Amino acid sequence: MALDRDHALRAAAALLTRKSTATMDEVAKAAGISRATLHRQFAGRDALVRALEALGIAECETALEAARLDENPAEDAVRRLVREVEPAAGLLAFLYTENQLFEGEEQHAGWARIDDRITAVFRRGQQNGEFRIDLTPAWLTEALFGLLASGAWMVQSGKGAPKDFTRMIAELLLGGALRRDETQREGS
Amino acid sequence: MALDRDHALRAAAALLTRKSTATMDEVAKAAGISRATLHRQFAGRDALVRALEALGIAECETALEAARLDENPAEDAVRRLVREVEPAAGLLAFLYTENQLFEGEEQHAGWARIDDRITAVFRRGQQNGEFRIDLTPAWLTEALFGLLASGAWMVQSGKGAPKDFTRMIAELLLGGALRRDETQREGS
DNA sequence: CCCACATGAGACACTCATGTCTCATCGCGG
DNA sequence: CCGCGATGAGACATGAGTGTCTCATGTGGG
Repeated sequence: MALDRDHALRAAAALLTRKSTATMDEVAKAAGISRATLHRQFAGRDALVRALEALGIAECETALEAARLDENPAEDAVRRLVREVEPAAGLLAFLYTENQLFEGEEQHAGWARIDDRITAVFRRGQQNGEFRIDLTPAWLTEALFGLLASGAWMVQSGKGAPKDFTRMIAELLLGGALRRDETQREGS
Repeated sequence: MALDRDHALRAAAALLTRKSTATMDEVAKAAGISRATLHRQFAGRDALVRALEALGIAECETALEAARLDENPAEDAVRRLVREVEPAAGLLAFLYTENQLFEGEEQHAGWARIDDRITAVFRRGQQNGEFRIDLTPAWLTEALFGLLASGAWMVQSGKGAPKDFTRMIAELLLGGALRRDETQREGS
């Protein structure tokens, strides 16, 4: 049963990532179950989205662990983070825009914790002297999520290749568009 | 009448920017007119969104003109572009996510033209030697829109100050998070 | 073999936004 | 002063999505 629930959750994630307005009918069909069963596993659309949010948070935290954010240099930590979080980017993009709708309600505490951990890497990088100090850690964190969403959409619309995903995001976030005269790290 | 329509359009833009799911009732109330009148000006919600799209495209093109994208250096052109497009960022963020929903339908041709012009700047910057060549112009363009949306949301949620908006986006897009040893341009 | 339980299919009521309509009112020009 | 046009208010039908319910089926364990 728990397995069925997880299966339905994954299917919902995959579908809603592509079509954020999909109905419960469509989600059920995508999961290969009936709408009734879907309703037995998730009280309603709202509960489903909440569950997806929890899934997204969990995957984010897994990625945070795998990225070993506390190891130096911070630059490499950020690269690892982008790489590890890539599989969840589509789901995150969905949740990211979904969150724009939660007007009054405060967001899930999990996001705050994730935000804090990512913000901390950027702050450490600044204190290290690795990162410039005129871009706030909060903005860098927000920009990371924005770029993840942009990248996910770009891949989805076929305007970009999935294999470039990680590099494009990490390189832009860290290095920017301007060419660096000093020879920096090349490619992967 | 045309003035009324424009007034309603602006009000709708302002509201939908904040709450993308606002109903026709709410839009009408925000514009200070009745739902009936709103319907007389825009055949339906769809027509309203289309009109907003046209408005967004128009504002984008105005910004493109004001940014004088064809002047060198490309770096400054991009900075001007970010500055000029800033007032429209909220509307663009709305349209950006709205476009994710248009599954089958091809997008407005205006976007393609705007995309082309922005892409061209990045390409020119690469040929100039100003920009690195391992980030595709298409990705840089997409990233610009993504960062604009992130910035707009950040300002809206109060997590960032509006006055930093332009700098944060332009600096990240162009320079990235890494510190540059060589002394570059400072501040504005 | 039989029963319990999960499932699928579908009916049903309800909510909500939309689109259309009518009608009274108001303002402005002839 | 009269009438026209635009507007606001509201009723109404419609459609979509949701949530709840019932019932038949089928499958697996006792």
